[in-house]
Amino acid sequence: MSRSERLFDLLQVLRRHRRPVSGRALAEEIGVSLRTLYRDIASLQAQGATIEGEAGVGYVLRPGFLLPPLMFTPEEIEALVLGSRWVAGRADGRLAEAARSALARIGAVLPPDLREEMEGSALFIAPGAPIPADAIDAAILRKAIRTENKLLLGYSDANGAPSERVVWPFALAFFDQVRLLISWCELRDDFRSFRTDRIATVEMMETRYPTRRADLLKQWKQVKHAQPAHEVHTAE
Amino acid sequence: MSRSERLFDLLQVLRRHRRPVSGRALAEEIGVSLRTLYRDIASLQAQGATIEGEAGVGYVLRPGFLLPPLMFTPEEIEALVLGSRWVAGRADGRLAEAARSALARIGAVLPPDLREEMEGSALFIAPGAPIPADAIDAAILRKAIRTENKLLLGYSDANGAPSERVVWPFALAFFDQVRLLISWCELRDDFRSFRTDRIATVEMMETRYPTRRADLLKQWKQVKHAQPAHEVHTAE
DNA sequence: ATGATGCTGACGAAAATTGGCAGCAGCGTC
DNA sequence: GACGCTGCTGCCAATTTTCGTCAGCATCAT
Repeated sequence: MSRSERLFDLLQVLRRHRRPVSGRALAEEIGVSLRTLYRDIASLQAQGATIEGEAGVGYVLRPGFLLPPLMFTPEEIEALVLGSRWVAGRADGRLAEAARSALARIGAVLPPDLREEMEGSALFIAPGAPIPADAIDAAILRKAIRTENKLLLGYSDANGAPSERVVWPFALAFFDQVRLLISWCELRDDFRSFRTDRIATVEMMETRYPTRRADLLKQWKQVKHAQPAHEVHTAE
Repeated sequence: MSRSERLFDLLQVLRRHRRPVSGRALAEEIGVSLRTLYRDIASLQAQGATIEGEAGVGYVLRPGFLLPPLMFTPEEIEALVLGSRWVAGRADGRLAEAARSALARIGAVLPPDLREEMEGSALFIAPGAPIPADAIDAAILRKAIRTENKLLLGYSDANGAPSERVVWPFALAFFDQVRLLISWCELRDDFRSFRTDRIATVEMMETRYPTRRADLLKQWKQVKHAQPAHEVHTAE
């Protein structure tokens, strides 16, 4: 039996036992050495499984690794499909793919009638005016926001003047035609927004910024409150 | 990436595409040689996956594979939240509510870390130019599409000329500012699109229309093929 | 017919896997 | 505190698997 099959098996065995099981017992059940079992557990954990091991006790698989069956109303399905189609059509490649992927995961745990609803959904996003393509990989921006890391941006403002700056990114705003990375800018010592299609280069720095993402967002909203919301202001 | 992780990935990629995908495309997407991909497919099949491969066509994953999908990735959560936010902001009230409610259902089965991801998501839909409000309840339109019922519309065209007509609705297209109900129009004996904000009255009729929704859509696409896609054409 | 695609075999180089050992650390019980 | 059980990690050499390439054949759509 190959290692990958064994991992599937191990997952099943863990799901079967609700009580903690010792590594030794698992190793014997699967027919592998204890050392290897520890490595297998580590592999599954690396893939996102929440397997908890306590010394003197054993292993337990906490729920949350596998997606349980879900139930939705037809209208909720329509909403999910439509939203995902918007993302698939208007966001960067990685996120678009993630939208399709999430939908597929949901579809896999749906009862057949709802899955049919999902596949035959008649709500479509019309292809709008072409969206300016990003020169950089927007996935990096999103990741930096998630992890609250600083970014080093190479940016061209509306006049085409280039600049290089360190920013603290905390939000990404999707307009109809444009996406804005909203950040604290160390160069200006103030909040600044950057059109993603004007970002020439981006590098995620190792240092994290000192303020909480949520706090930055709150402060930014207070500052922005007086300004009209639907106009696009970008950095200079 | 280890082989076992790759197999999980491959499964998910297959779930995402519902159309047949060529082995070459899959191999490139996963970053592996074609030969290895064939071996991976064989591995999954050996573990019970019902992956069908036809020469000249590609691969399709039949639903019902015993292995349930894994939990969402953070990126997938971001995509779902962003999509639902778009629907919540741009669709009619009922659908907007359905989007929020679907998200809540998903949140309920999420492990704590992902739920946090969902709640703190930093991807926002910017409030665009105001969208013309509908005079009628768009939920009726969607319901008629789902059940393939005829609709009696009171409509005003671009010049404000009123008309009353029976239509067979089969799709709803969301443009940035406008929503179009796409139908077969009995009055014109042809396909017609109606801006939802120009529909003055709507009544769902008891009779269902004689053609399948999916067939109408297919025919409409063929007819529309020659025309520019991102312009809004509405009924006269 | 032709091209696209699925599928299999062989082979050598590269990489991963495996088990054994040794040691450390946390947990519960005595 | 002592002890046993257990989780967990590092190391290493032998073994196994994996991988890409090449080559060839079969099947399906056009």
